[in-house]
Amino acid sequence: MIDIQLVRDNPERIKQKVAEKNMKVDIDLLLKLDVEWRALQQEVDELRRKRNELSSKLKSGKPDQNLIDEGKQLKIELADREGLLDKSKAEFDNLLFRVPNPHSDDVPVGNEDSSVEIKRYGDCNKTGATDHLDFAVARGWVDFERGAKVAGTKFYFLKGELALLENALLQYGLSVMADEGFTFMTVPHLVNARTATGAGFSPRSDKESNEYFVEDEDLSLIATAEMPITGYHTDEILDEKDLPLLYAGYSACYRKEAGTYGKHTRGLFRVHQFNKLEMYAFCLPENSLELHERILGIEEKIWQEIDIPYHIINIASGDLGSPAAKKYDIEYWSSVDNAFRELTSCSNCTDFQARNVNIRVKRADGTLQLVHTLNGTAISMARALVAIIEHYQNADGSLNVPKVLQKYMGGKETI
RNA sequence: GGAAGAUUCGCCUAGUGGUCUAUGGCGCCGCCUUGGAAAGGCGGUUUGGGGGCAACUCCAUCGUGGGUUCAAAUCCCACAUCUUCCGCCA
Repeated sequence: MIDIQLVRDNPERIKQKVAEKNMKVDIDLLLKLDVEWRALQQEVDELRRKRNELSSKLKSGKPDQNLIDEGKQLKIELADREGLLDKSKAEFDNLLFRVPNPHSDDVPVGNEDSSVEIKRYGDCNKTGATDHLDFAVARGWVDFERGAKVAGTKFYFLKGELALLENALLQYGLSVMADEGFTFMTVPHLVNARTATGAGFSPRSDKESNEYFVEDEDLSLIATAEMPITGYHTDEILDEKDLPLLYAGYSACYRKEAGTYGKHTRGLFRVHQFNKLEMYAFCLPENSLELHERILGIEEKIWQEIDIPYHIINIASGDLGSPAAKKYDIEYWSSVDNAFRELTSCSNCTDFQARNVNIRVKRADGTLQLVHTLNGTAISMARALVAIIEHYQNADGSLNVPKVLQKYMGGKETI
């Protein structure tokens, strides 16, 4: 969540930022509730002070019936005020939680089409490739029909060499992560509500949610390893000398993707379950801007080494999502769609997630500060396979193996 | 899923209704001592919120949430987590 102090100090700026993010939160109501709950808090504190005073009078000597009666009266009054306070504070908290992280000033303002291209790599004009699904089905590499039989639409089996190629991508990704100083981790695929909402994902009550929830349990299936890793250091005070903490989490990602039919949904591009190697960083506040660029640089290195043409876009405010202050996407050039398609995404969430899950760092001067958190896709397997099939296919139905993956495919140059 | 035990201020730990504004140790910080250090001595050291320029002060915080009571770390209830054992099982 956002620091309420920012809202108190400059409500007009926050209103504008919320509007620019295409979100609706009643900031005036938030400020009204802020005043209200704090006034109630003061009343409650004062009543509690009286109670403490009274009970210390009763500590010694024999019980005084007058004081006991006074205490009983105080207790009734306190219960009444505490009830009002709880209600007011809960209302305030709910509203505060809905305020998004204000985007950085260098984020383009507007909707999706206002996102700004900041770089291109490779040949982004190529056309005429065979669709990845047709190509892969012809080779018996992917089976959506049987996926539907065992789970439902948009579930699939990967088979044979394509499944092995996914494994090769993971091995390659892990070697890059190791070179870059990231600690590899596997993660729980289910997280509790505090962790899910802490990372900025929908609460259970949200019917539009992209997450799957487990019935009768306080658990949701993760949509990304970002969720469990956000919660990894919950309620901890980190040591300044240990930062930045760099983690690479590998997990399956589960997404409902309801209502997205028709938007590049063919084949492996948008599915209910896929595997992803995700980078995640906890760092000092003053270092997050630089680290964001570094994470983007690692993503670029991966796609340059695999050699897929792409461009980088600075995502516009209206398409940012709640927790991100700034986000870069890498979109590869689809030689089937003749358009750019999202491949990776990296966000600077500043202190927004850290405030939710209470992760702080003890600074050299002894003060405590919230850390900043960042996340970025290293390799999202299903989409990576789509891009590789589009760019490495041969007319005879065979597929060249990208050079950096060959050593993880038993040295094969073609499959 | 069942049983027993546990959960206290970074870590370990004392604490069975008012003397807890929570004990002691370790660690950490400051000072004394020293040529310098170690040892030793003295003092400080949970976190969050409110008020105040400040000194300071008020409230909360002993896993979480309820309850009993004038008063709860302490008594009662529920839940969570951990440990051990049983069951099941890759």
